[in-house]
Amino acid sequence: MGHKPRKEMIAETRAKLVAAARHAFGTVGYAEASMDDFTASAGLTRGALYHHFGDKKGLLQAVIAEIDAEMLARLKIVSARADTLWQGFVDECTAYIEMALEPEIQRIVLRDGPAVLGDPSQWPSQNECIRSMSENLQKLRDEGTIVAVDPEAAARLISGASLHAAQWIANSEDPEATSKKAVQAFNVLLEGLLKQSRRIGRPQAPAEIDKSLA
Amino acid sequence: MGHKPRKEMIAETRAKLVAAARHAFGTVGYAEASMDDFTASAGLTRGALYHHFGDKKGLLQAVIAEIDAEMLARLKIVSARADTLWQGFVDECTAYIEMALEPEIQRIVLRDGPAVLGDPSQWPSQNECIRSMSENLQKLRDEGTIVAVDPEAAARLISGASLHAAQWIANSEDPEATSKKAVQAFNVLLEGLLKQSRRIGRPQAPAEIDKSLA
DNA sequence: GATAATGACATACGACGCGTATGTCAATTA
DNA sequence: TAATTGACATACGCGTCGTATGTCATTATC
Repeated sequence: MGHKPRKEMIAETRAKLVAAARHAFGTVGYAEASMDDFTASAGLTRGALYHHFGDKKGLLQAVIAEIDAEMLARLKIVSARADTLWQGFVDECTAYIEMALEPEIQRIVLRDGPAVLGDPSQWPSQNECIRSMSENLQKLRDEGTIVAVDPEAAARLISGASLHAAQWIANSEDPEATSKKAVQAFNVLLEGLLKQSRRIGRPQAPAEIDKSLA
Repeated sequence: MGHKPRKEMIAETRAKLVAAARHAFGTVGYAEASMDDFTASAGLTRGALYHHFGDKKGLLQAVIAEIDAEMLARLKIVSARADTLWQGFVDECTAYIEMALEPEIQRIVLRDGPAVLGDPSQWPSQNECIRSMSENLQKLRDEGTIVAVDPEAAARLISGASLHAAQWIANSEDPEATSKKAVQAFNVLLEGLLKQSRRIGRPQAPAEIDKSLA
């Protein structure tokens, strides 16, 4: 007993720094988060931070990577348990919007991240979520459910629409009503992807999507 | 002759500050732009800045308001010269993407702005562009071209998709090829808005949209 | 098993940038 | 012409970042 192995101590230090930074970035924002303050809250100093992450931006990258990994895991679960590919895709989009409603994700990933690290489409992590959606769209195209469209392009457009919808919803006066309107409009746009034959007379299921957003 | 009237001098000072800040924000970014530096480049000091704009954020607001006014003016011109409402709407979307390709707009309006001033959907200025799109969608709904959908919701989703598409295009290795893919996918999604009767067998015109993006 | 070397942190220092408080001077107003 | 307003400059203090340096434990070497 007694002391833990070295590797674990180091990993623990890293984790504590990431956790403290994540909390600070998520609440007061990246620019207002004092490195002295949140490293102290983790029982450390900036020395540890610079040793492990190089600088403040490096730490933000680590925080975002952690959040992104969590998002990807959640998306995979959602799409995996759907009955059809199309339903899985729609569910994944819905989950995407739901996640973007969380203040921590909005602040760190959607606002401060792009400002500090540049365009998110260049991040390795964010591309994971996009790639997940792209793969689903590719399969949907292969099975003939949707029209011939570039999967990555569609995925990026849809994720862009989702993210903006989420920010609109989260900051609106009546989030629930806004959510209904956004989801309905979102479904209308997604219908554009479906082939004519499938689209005509096909009952959409906005109610089901809606309840998961409430 | 001789000295200009007082009001003009003051307006000129404000304009010089906004112009200098706009250049600094657009090139090195908001956080890296030193107030001492870019006020000096305008032949002034921070004293003038604090007098007119209160603080650095206030100046960013002024810069964004200026850019947004320009964007709105450009959008109005585009939508006004179209033959049909639907064509005007599509053209406006295209113009939106084109503007979002400009580095200055990407940096100031799309990245630093949200990080410093919060969610853009809360800005008075950004809402002008959205409102312009919303009005067009409202008219399209009234004349029966598109399905029953909340105009503002659709406008926000579409603008979100446009903005992300633009960032994706601007930062891609082959912007031209990426642009083609994005525009094609964008048209597919917009088709979702059209009523079935109009959608079936209706020749789309991606070529025309495409050339304006090249 | 003693010594050297590596690495994980803490401490100390310098520089910069922001905001405010204060000062100055011209232009209006009475 | 005297008083007042307002546009701007100057001066100061404070916080924050990055780096350079120091310390101590762990690991490697013989």
